[in-house]
Amino acid sequence: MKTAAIGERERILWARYNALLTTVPGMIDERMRAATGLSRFQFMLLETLSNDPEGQVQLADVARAADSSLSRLSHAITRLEEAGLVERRACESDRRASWAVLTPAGSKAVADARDAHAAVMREVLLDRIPEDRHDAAIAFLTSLLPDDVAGACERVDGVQG
Amino acid sequence: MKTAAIGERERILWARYNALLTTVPGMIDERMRAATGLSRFQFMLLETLSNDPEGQVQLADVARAADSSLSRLSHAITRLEEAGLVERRACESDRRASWAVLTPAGSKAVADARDAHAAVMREVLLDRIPEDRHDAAIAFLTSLLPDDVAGACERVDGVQG
DNA sequence: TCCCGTTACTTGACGTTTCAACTACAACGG
DNA sequence: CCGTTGTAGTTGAAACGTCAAGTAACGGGA
Repeated sequence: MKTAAIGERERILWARYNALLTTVPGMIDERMRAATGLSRFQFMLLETLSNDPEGQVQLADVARAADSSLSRLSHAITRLEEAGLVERRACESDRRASWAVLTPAGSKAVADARDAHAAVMREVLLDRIPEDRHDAAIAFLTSLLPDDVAGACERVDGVQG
Repeated sequence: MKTAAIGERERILWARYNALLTTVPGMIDERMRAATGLSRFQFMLLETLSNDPEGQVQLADVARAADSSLSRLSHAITRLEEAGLVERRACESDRRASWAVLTPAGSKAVADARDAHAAVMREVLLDRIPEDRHDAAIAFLTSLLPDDVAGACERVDGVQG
């Protein structure tokens, strides 16, 4: 166990990382909510539904896509249902499963939110990194991900860290 | 408003950033809790108290140091009090204020947690970045912070982004 | 066919964070 | 000294996530 003491530079590095992890998610959520009424998580769910060619996705698949527990998803879908943006629909072929489907209001909500979402992406990330460093940034961020997550990412979009 | 469409590379960059922000904080918390029984936030609070030369800090100052709302802090301190790690103490000079002080059990808890905390720091961050890139990483992370936070960080530890 | 392990959820309780009040004190200007 | 404004802190309810438990159905193998 090479337990070298942690130096000043390392302390600062950690402090910056910590600051990033504690402030940025809240900031993104705040901005999204202000502009669209949807949290980052809710937007992700609605996007998953609206991106599907079938227009209906099994809850378990949504959960995997959003890297969320099934329980969390179930609660979240319930709330989106109460908000009138999503409906549950029974699945004939496998009666354990159920589909989630966007309502018309839900479709409109995602469509309306897309621009705001893109603006947030630019504000908090893309505009802060010069374009010629984007590849380096991808590599750096990937190296910080838990190994299994990094692997999953790369499989999904066919890019090596 | 240069609203260039968002390309494939930018989508991937965002996805990685998103993955980082959604998975890493939970992972750190999990590891910390398993090793020490304290969340990252609780550890930060106890550390703030234990680092103070006076040994007692005003709640509002702790809140600022931890970048937390006063309400969140108040609840958190209440729980730490119930756990016997912290005590509130009245402030004579300004009777709106109150101090938080570590109990002996609290001091022991932070002391015991420090090694585990350092190990987590290494595992999730330091060991993943070659030493000669630490400066670059600091600069990169700083560029992603909200401007006011970045400013505050740099003022605190006297390092330019 | 019956059981057994797995998968797909749902639900309720609980802990934490946030939000909106509210109390209390301080500091300042007139 | 009074009113106003700002700061310090508490509190209770609501929102959200997690955890543990439960239900129901699928998919084998004996």
